[in-house]
Parts: sequence; C-alpha cells; structure tokens
Amino acid sequence: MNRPAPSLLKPRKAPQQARSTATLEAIHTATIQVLLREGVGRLTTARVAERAGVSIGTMYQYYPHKQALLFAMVEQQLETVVGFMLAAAEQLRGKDAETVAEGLALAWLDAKTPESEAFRTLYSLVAEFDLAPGMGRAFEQISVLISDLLAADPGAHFADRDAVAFMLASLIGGAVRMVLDTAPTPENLARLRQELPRACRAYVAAAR
Amino acid sequence: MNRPAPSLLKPRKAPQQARSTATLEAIHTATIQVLLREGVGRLTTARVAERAGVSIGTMYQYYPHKQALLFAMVEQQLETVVGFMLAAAEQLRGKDAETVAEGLALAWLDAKTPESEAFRTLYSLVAEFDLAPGMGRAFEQISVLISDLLAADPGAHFADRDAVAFMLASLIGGAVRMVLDTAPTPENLARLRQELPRACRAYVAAAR
DNA sequence: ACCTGAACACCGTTCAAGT
DNA sequence: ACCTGAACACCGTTCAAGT
Repeated sequence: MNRPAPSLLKPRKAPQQARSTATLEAIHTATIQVLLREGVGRLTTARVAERAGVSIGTMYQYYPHKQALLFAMVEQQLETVVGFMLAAAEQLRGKDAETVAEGLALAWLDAKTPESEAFRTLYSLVAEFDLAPGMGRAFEQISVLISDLLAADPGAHFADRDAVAFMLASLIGGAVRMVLDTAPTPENLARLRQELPRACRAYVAAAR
Repeated sequence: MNRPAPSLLKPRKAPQQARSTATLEAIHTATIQVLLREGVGRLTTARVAERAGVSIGTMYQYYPHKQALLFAMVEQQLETVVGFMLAAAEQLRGKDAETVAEGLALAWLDAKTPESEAFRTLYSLVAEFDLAPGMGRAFEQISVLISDLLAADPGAHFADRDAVAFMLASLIGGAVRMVLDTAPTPENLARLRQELPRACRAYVAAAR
C-alpha cells in the first residue's frame, strides 16, 4: 500500500542507545536542510537518508512512513510554541484583562514571525491529514491558559469567560497565520503588529 | 523531472469546442468525487481520469501537471467566496461601521462553514506552494471592499482606515479558518458564531 | 539493537499514433 | 482539435541479510 492509514502516525520506537539518538537527530536535521535547500518537491526519503548519512531502511525503523516523520517534527514545533506561550503568560499573570489580551497578541507574534519558512512548509505538508487533532490540542492548551489569565484579574467579570478565551485564541492565532500565509508586505506586517493588540484589547474590554 | 517549476501553474489551453468543455467539466467533477470518496491519498491522475471517463493524456492537454489542476480548482473556489462577499457587502453599504464589521463576520461564516470538506482538503494540498499569491489577491480584494464600506459610514473617522480594514479582514478570515481547521466541536462553532461578530464590532468601535 | 540496500508496487508525465 | 495508453523515470516502503 502506498498511503497507510492516517491513524498510525506515531514513531515506531524510541531510541535505546546513544548511537540511535544521534541517528534520529541526524534525520531531523537532514529533513529541514533538504526542505530548505532543495524545496518541498525534492524532499524524498532517499535524499533525506543520504544527507543524514544513513540508509533508507534506518528511517523506517523510527517512523512507519514519511508522513509520520514530518508529523513528528510539526508536533515538536507545536510544543515549542506552546512552551513559549506558557513562559509569556508568566509575565502577564495578575495584570488586568485588557493588558493580558494585548500581551498575548504580541507574544504570539514574537513566537511566530521568526518561525522558519521550513516549518511553515512542514505544516502545509501534513495539513493533508491528521494535523487537526494536534493543532486542536495545542489550541485547547492555549485557550485554557488564557482563561486562567483572565480569571486572575480580580476586576474582570465575564458572562462566559471560556468563550472569550477561546475567541481570543482564535483571533490571535488565526489573524497571525492568515497574514503570514499570504506572503505579507512589510507594511501589512506592521499593520498586524499595531492593530492586532488593539483589537484584542477592545474585544476584552467589550466582553467584560 | 518529477516536480515542475511552481511558476507554471496555469491551464495549458482553454477549451475550443463543446466537447472539450464537457471534458474539462468532467475532470473537475471527478476530482472532487475521488477526493470525497477515496481520500487524498488515493487522488491520483489515473483514478481521476478513469472516473471522468477520459484517458490520462487528456488531462495533460488542459493542465501541465496534477498540481495545476488542483490549483485551478482552488482559485475558482476563491473567486466564488469573493463574489459571495461582494454580494453581502451590498446589503451593508451605508450602515454604521460597527454593523458593517458585525455583518461581514457573519457573511464570512455563512460562506465558509458549509464549504465542502473537499475544498478545505484542496487548499491544504496546494498550500505546498503557490497558494500565497492567489490568497493574497483574494484577501486584498476583500480588504479594499471593507475599506470602502467603512468609508460609506458618514459618522466614522478612522486614523488609518485601510489598516483597520486590513485587520478586520485578517481577524475574520483568520479566526474562521483557525477554528474550522481544528475540527471544532459544535460548542466551539457556536462560540465562534457568537463572539466573532462581537469582537469585530468592539474593534471598530475602539478604532474610530 | 541497529543498520543496509536491492527489489517491488505505484505514481506522475510524455509522446507517437490515432479520430 | 481532441483523444488514447504504453512506456519511462522516480518515489515510498519492505525485508532478508548483515554488524
């Protein structure tokens, strides 16, 4: 079969010896390099294996298929972004809800804007199938985080705090992704950076 | 070469006879059907050709490669969405800026929510490469449209109306896409429908 | 426990031949 | 002007054999 069931997207096994940890690392690095230097269309198992200095068979010891490799790398990146947001949240805890909204927007921009072109391409490569659950999970984590932060403002009372947190996450994540995906001009990037925090602040002020 | 230059994404020729118009139509329909019934992984030129009742070679008369076919279908869909927004705008012209913002959010939701699963998959399939220009163009059209509508409210004065229009388009387009892409629960869909118009209204009110 | 690479099935694309 | 389909190059994946 050429395309396996989308459900089996997990790595095949974890490395047990130092040797194989290095192998796995080499495969990941090679994937990014091939993607960056040769482009999506030339991102083949053979080329990745060659650049990583391993045989094709070795790749298949760790991942059941190519998509699983790409998927694992995207999930890793999603975790990095969530971690970044958690750290940013620490700085915002206890501030008033409007400032939280504004600060989250800026933190997200900082996390995403410099994100390498390679990862944006990787997202779209796995978007084909099972990205939804992983993205949904990261999204949920961030929504909960926002809801907590909103609750930490003693002066704020929301009719439906979770709905506001969810919407805030959608607005921030969605707008940033939309703008970055359309190959923005510097002018539009500046507009995003100026207007998104304002919009978040206004929404929260109106919702409380 | 297996993957051609991304720049040559145009149809090869326009149909000149009724026969070939029908052929093209059959190819398009077959593409959607295969995608829906068999899944992305089984969307092959051979299968599309078979379902369309033509030979593989015929497909290559109209499109230089498979991606060009998918790309053309996505562009067609983008045009449909832009047309829908233009129609919705007619209903909103002359109303106050807050109502315009709210109405646009609802119109976009109406345009996108029922959009077939097939097209969302198609987007991700071509996202690999040249989607950015086409999306950028559709996005630009909608931004201009919004800017016009905001200008039509005699009571509103914005420091930077184009920036507000751009941000509004980003917020609406981004949030809707983000939520729909994460395989939303009905609860989250309801939250989007309730909160997005509010957020747009609040942003415009704060910006004027 | 980890690695190799020839072999296989399948896919995108071409082009000489047809109507 | 439009269509056909065998032929070709390439790609993902496997598995018997090695260290």
